Amino acid sequence: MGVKVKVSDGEDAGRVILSWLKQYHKELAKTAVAVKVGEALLDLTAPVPVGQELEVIGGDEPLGLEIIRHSTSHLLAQAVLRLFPEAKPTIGPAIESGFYYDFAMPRPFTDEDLGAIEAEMQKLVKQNQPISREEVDRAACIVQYRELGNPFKAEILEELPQPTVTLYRQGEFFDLCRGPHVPSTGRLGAFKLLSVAGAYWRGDEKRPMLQRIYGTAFPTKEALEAYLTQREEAKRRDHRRLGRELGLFIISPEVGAGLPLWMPKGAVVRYALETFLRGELTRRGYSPVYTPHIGKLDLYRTSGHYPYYKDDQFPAIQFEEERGEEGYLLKPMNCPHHIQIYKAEMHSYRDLPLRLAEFGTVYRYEQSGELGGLTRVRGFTQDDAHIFLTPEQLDGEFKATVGLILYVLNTLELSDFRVRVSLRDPNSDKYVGDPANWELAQAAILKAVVDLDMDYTVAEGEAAFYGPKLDFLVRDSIGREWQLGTVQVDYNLPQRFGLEYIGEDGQAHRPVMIHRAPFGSLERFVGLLIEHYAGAFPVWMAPVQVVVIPISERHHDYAAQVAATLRALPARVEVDARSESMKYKIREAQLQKVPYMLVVGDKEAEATTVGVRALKTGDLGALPLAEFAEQLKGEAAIPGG
RNA sequence: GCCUCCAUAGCUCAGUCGGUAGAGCGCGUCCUUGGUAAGGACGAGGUCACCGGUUCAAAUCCGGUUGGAGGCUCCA
Repeated sequence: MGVKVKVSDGEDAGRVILSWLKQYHKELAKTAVAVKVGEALLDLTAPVPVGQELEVIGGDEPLGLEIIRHSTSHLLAQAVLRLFPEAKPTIGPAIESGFYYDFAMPRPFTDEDLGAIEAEMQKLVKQNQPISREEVDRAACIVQYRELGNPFKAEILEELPQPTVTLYRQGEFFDLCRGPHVPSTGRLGAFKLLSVAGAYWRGDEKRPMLQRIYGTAFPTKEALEAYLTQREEAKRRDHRRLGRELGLFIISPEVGAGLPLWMPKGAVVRYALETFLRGELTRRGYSPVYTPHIGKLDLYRTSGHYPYYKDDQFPAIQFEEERGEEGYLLKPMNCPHHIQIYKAEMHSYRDLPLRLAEFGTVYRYEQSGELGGLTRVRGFTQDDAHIFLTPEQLDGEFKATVGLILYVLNTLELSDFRVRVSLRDPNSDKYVGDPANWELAQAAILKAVVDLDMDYTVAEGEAAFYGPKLDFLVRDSIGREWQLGTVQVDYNLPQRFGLEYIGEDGQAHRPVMIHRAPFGSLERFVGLLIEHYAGAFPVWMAPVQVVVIPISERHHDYAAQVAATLRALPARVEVDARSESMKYKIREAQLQKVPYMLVVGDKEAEATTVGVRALKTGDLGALPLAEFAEQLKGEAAIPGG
């Protein structure tokens, strides 16, 4: 919230806000970037609204920061046009971490260009050019942009409803913009251009590719520096880096892009998560099943996966000629297999809900440019389940499923997530099924989030092709958002596969399905957990829970004895018996994020104690071995187990 | 898939103007046997991602392939 000041009646009429501020609120004038009057945002170059209350927006608050960034994107465009007169500016908004500007260019920008552009921007800052706003006729503006050979701006203008639009002008540069902007280029300066990228006009890969320049800006140099430093630090907890350093997983080009291999230590983390979830599923009445990795093409024609995913899956396995058989498909989803299990038996309403769960591995051929680390892969394992239920049970079961996901996220201390209700885009034809069923399913989800009092956003067009869903999204270390858990309501697949149950009335009825995955994919989930914990997993998930460090060779026997005692708990224990100094071994264990280091020397061997050093708190002194074992047993236990 | 950048030892990276390779870590051997974040010495290890081209000569220049990083509406 900005500071509120009142403009007195009378003599101030006709002045500009900035000069008024300079006279009456000198300090505010220095940091102000715009003002708010009621709901309207005004430039500092606008006339003083006499008799009204002004809220002065500073560069240090979110709205002001956005304005600074937006103005910096204009500055970028001005500099680019000076250096590259052939560039056609298109759009240049402020974004969460800075800003970008897209240009149509005969040739792409290179990293070298960025330096020159940045220097030009600084020059413009020094010149302190005033930024002014003017209203122009929309139709005339369209003509003007067409004459300049810029169809992009013209296209934007054509879609605007109002008869007049606003232009912002600084020196020779002008840009169609709703504003507001800082009053002059001298107010900018703490910025940095970060990268160039191709970007399709309006995100549509069928339209021309533009050249995008990303940058960021802050009100002060200090804030900019702090941001850049923090960005570097975040990179250090990148799961791809930690995955290698901690020996958790690799992606081998020999095996294939997007096909991760779990190394022994990474497998321990995954195994612990699976064990945790299996316990929870048993408690909640799920039935484990196993199904194969492939299925007949026809199965996926019936489900609709095959046509829907045609470009996003590995090619079908075809050998009609040799064997006279129809093709098979690597499964992109587990539901058709689980549906066959349901269909294998006649079900009474008394059997429902039937909850079939499987850690099911699926394969999707993601575009090569989308792949990255564990967060976007081509083969991954879902902690999947399909719940078959009567329509009356939907409400309660949906909420129970959301409850499971919240429990899982809470146990793993993941609190920084957001919830999205993903609905169908009514104008798209990529969805299957009867609109009436969609309405039912969407209503069920919206009722649940309201009943559960959850904060959520609605995203039209994000639904699965067979039904709407509730998604849980988290951010990675560089701020990208990823979908983890999901709960989906589906009236369509039961229909496509002709599923039935016998109701109380003795008649056949159609069940509803819930698809759900609390982790989503084990690969992505572990990837984000690595970043969440910066590699320092809680004891129950840690690949190595304890390293025993004998001080010298004569303590090796006692170290082995300590290890054997702890392994019997059970616990994952290693003895570092290398001929290295104790300091060296401690350093290594710290870097490997091992929760406990047990230093054992003469004193410990004598008294059957261990010198405990904890990863986060350092040296804790000696503890009787039995006592440490008892404590470790508690911390190593699978939650809920 | 498309745009930019990148690929040198297991890992992180030097390598000038084209003249067939270097460091640190890690690994092996030996010395050292230590009290809470790197003890020392020696040694092994590279078809400079792959394929082709230019050149007397290519890690270096050019083209292609594979793989990696960032990005591809957070709307004027």
